[in-house]
Parts: sequence; C-alpha cells; structure tokens
Amino acid sequence: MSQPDKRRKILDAAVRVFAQNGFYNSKVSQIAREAGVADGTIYLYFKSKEDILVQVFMDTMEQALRIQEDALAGLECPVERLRRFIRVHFESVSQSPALAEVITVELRQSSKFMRGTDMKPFGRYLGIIARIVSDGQARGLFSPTCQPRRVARMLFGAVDELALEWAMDDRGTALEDAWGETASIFLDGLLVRPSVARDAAPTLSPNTTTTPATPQKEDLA
Amino acid sequence: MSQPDKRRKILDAAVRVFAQNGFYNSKVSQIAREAGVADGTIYLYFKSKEDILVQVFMDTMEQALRIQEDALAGLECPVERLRRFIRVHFESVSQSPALAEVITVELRQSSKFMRGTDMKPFGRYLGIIARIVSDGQARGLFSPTCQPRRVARMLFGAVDELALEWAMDDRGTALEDAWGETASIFLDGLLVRPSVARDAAPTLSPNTTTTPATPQKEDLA
DNA sequence: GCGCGCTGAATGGCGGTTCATTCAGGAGGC
DNA sequence: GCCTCCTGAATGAACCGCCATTCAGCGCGC
Repeated sequence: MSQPDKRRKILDAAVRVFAQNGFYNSKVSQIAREAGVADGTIYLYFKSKEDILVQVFMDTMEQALRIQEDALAGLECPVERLRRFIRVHFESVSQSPALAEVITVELRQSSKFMRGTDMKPFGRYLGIIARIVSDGQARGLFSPTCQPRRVARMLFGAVDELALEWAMDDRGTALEDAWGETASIFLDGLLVRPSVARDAAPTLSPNTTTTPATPQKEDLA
Repeated sequence: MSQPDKRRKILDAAVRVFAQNGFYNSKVSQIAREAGVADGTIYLYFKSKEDILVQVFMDTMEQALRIQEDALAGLECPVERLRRFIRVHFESVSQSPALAEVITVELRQSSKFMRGTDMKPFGRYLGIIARIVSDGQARGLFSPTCQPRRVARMLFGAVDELALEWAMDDRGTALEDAWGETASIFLDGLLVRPSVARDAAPTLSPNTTTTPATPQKEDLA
C-alpha cells in the first residue's frame, strides 16, 4: 500500500525542502516531517541524505528526457524541433518551479563532488539538442561552422539561466514568452537582417528591415 | 607587513579549496593549512566561513566589472562591444579556472540562502550586457523585439555554462575559440542566411550561402 | 614589560544515522 | 468467526563524529 507511494512522498517533500533551504541547509528530519514520515523511514528508501538528491536528479532527468522525446517525436524539421525543444523545456520548468530550482542549482554543486554518480542522463539531455543541431547542419539549414555539442551546452545554459531567474525571483513575469525570444535569438541572432551589406550606408532601405525568420506557425503541443 | 597580504592569501586558498570540494565540504582548517595560517587567524579577517565565500564573490565580481569596463572603454559599436564582452569574459575565466568554478557554482547556491547579501555586483554585470543590447537596438542594429535584460541573462547563462564545462571537465579543449562561436550565434543565429525566402524552394542559389556576418576584424585586446 | 598578531588545542552543538521497539495486518489452527 | 503468532514496515529517541568557532596563551618587536 505504500512502497512506491512513500518513496514518492519523500522525494516530493525533499524537493520542496531542498528548494527552500538548499541541500546543505536542509535537515533530514525536516524532510521527514514534510513527508509525514518518521526520520528513520527515510533510510528504508534511501541510502543517505545525498542519495535522496541523486535520486531526485535521476528521476527528474529521466522524466525530462521522456517528455522531450515524446514532444519531438513527430517533428522533422530541425528548426521546428529546436523551437519545440525550447518551449517544452520552459513548460516543464513552469510546471514545478521548486523542482527546477533544485535541479538547476544543486546539479552544479553536485556534479563536483559526485564524481561517481553518473551524469549520463544530463549528457543525454544535451545530446538531444546536439543532434538537432547536427541534423540541421546536415540539411544545410544551420551554419556548418559551429560545434553541435557546444551549441547544445550554450543553449542549455541560456535556457537554464532564464528558468532559474524565473524560479527564484520574479515568478511574476511571464515565462511563456521567454521561449519565443530564446528561439529567435538562437535561430536568427540579435542582428537585424541586412547583414551582408554591412558597411554599406543605408542607401535604400530594403524591405528586409523587419523580417525575423521566426514567424513559423507553431500551434499547440 | 601582512594585513591585506594575509587576507589575500586566505581568499586565494579558499578559492582553491572551495573549487576542489565545494563550499560545504570544505573545512576551515583546510583553508587555513592551504593558506599557511592558523585556524584562528582566519577569524581575524573574516566573520565566518560563509563570510569568506561572500567576500570571494564580492572581490571577484568587482574585479570582473572593472576588467569589462576597461575593455569596453574605447569601443563604440554595439556589435563589437558584444563580441569584446564575450571574449573578455572567457579570457577572465581561463585566467583562473578555480575562481570561475567557485563563482559559477557557488553563486547560485548562495543567492538562495544569502538573501541579505546583496547581489548587486552581479546585477551590474548583467547590466553591462543589457546596456549593449539596448544600445544596439537604439541604433537599429539589433532586433527591437527582444528584451535587453532577458538577452543579458540568456547570454550570461550561455557563457557561464561553457565556462563551467571547461573549468570542470575538459580543460583540454580550447576555450579560446568558444568566444567566437558564442558571439556568432548570438549575433547571427544558427540559421544559414537565406531566411527571407523561407518556403521558396531552392530555385536559384543566391550568393548568400556562406556569409556569416561575423568576419569583423577583432585583433588583439 | 607591553601589546599586537597570531596560534592551535579544546569545546559545544548540530544533525545524519542507527536500532531497539511498536504495531498493523495476514496466515493458520481451532 | 475468533484468537494467536509472525512478519516486516515504520518509528523516533539517542548516539556519535564532525567541524566551525573560541580563547588562553605565546613570541616578537619596540
């Protein structure tokens, strides 16, 4: 009646507590209280306090991977895939900010001294982006000069930073339109179109002035 | 003979130790040993262990700000300013990886429970980027639709993530060419030029195929 | 001999982990 | 149906090691 049920309750409680105090300032007994469970019970399900964190991380990452894989399943075009990825990431984050905060903040900390814990799931998450990029390059859509792996890391950093800001400070501002802006920068860049005629003075303003390549339709999930 | 000298030694030692073990797994006595100083001495210069971290953060941030302000002093063009900013950031990081690691990793952690410690310096760092962006918009160079503050955050995230990766794992790979790639993505995007004629089939290949707007000369520091 | 900068052994408490104990519910004998 | 015996999940008070912080004293320069 309780086995996996209780594990979940503890994990959820842990996420809340970690998000509020950070891993090291969280007491196991507080997690227990929050989960409605005795201190000792926790050690029936987890090896140690640190193990809780690892499992939170693993669970979340695996879920995120599944969600992305599902979301991208139908799409062909790398451009659309990239946009979708970004949107889904933000959506996942806004689903449970506390979780996002823990992953985002604690993940870094952890990966330092958790040598031993395999960060594979994270690598796979990056891999999704990297594959989109290299695929886009193969089709001649994306600039062939950039390293997919690096772009993946870059994009993840950007997206993660925005998510963190949102989760920590200004829960008020809309995270919803962050995704569009992020996508448009990564696809089109900051620069306004007429980049070829860079040093040519604005002789005649071509009709290109406002043509961000972004307005592809991208309807519902 | 030692007042500010010793403070520095302790700070430097702390950076090394924190970088290796993370803040919470670092022992004050280890910092002391590393600094060639007695445990108690540390408390002559710092209120607490946490205070050491705060000061590392403050010092570093202030230095980073100074460096960027100096580096950008002469430049007018927002495009060049942005590129310079990115390059200088990476250069700073590669100057002392340990420091970068601490700032990058611990900063997040910290800002959670260090409510009270003002994160102003970090805000100012973001502010530099934001100003470049809004300036670029004012001059019609950058897309007017994006929020400078958000772009700043995004860029910082990207750059920080790359720096972290470099500092932690693959110290081997060249951080040097990361800056160029980052700049080119943020300025030009991933997409290969002919964005206007999106759905038009490749009727005639225009000469635009390989024209990343990046090849501005950007010589030495 | 005084004070200042420094020392490092001692301390105090904090909190992760353990483990003797409890108790709900299931199986089986009558 | 009811009582008894088991089982193992759950409990939570106590334990114990760890480490940030303190402070009584030491030496050195004046």
